[in-house]
Amino acid sequence: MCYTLECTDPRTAARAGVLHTAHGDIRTPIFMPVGTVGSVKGVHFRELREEVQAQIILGNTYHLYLRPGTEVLKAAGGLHRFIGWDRPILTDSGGFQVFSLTGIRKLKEQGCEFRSHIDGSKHLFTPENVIDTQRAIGADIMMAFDECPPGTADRSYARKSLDLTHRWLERCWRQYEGTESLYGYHQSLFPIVQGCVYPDLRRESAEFVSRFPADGYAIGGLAVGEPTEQMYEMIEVVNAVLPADRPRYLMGVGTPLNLLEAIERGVDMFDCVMPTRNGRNAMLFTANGVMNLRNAKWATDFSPLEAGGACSLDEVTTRAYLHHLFKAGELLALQIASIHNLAFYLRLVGEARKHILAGDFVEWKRETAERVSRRL
RNA sequence: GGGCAAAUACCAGAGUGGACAAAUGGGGCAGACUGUAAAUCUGCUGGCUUUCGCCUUCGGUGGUUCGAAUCCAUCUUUGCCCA
Repeated sequence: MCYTLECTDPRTAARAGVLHTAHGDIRTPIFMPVGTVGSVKGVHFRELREEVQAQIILGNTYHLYLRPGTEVLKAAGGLHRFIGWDRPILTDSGGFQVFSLTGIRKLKEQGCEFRSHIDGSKHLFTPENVIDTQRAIGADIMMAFDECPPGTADRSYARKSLDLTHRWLERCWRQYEGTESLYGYHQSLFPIVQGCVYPDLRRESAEFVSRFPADGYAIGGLAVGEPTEQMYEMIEVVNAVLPADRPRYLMGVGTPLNLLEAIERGVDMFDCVMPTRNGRNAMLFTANGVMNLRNAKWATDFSPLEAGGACSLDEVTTRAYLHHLFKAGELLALQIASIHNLAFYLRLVGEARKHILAGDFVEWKRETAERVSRRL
């Protein structure tokens, strides 16, 4: 895998580039829809390609390991073939589950012991077997196994956690180098920067991970409860250190505004459940702000979902109709909202890219950031 | 014509002398959601008040009682049964 940095905005740290993978090119900045269990909830792959125009999607090691399991994935010839998606796939390592499954997991030096949220059975994730599982999945981009501490972690915990994440990274990397792809194409491994909200820890972590000759680097442990301004500050600190000729992936972020602010600070890749999860909960993102389609005020609004929106559904679906579908509990509501939101996110990063290349990113971003954060 | 049962908030439906402005569902109105244990979760849902509290409610009317959604009488309506 290689990355072509096409352009850096002269007035900000924003960049545009192309990431070349075995399953095709990814034009950055990019947003990656989350498909945890091998499915972007509510969105068929056809729509993901044609309406959303997704260039890469996510899977999750923890979830895919539990179900369908590595044996099925291997027998299928990897996740791409199993699900019928021939564009790139990135898998999260299960590091986020170390954070989100607090209560049914136990953290040790060796790894993390989980209780399955499905049947309560015990499983041990280690840096080594997490790489093995991602080999079985066949992800184009594999993620290192990390601990993602909550945004409220104090300094001494952050220190301890960071050291563990770094030790785990060394083990991940060793396993990565000692194994090969099962399906005959290159897989990358992205290390993850941690360090909570402490600039010196973040800097140290960025320096540490940069020593690994990776195809790209991730920034983790943000948008987990810390103030947004601190998140932006951490991104700046980290991106000042990370190699400029490699893509930077801000994990799990975020709102449309978060994306714009992070792009301005030199982030190239994003993923977030927000467009799909919030979409299923009736929240629609549009160029002019967010709407809660469950609200009574849309009941007789027969205007299109979003005039000039990013997907074909936007013109033919009225707000009143989508409101009705949500009130009626129809599955179609979840599908339309998810497709709309994802298409909006993909267009947002696509526009950012266009304006970075055109040289007017600053002006475009200023105007877009204001409009996108409104509440309709 | 006779007998029996029932009428509770937007709907359904608990409650059968004080802890009842009244359980629980549903519906309605809002809010939350950031590497998905999430088609989930939270709050409100008689009126006034920021809270305390006050006021008006359990088919209608009239009683019993210190006190009634709860007991009595009667009327109205509905359902079932017998003619």
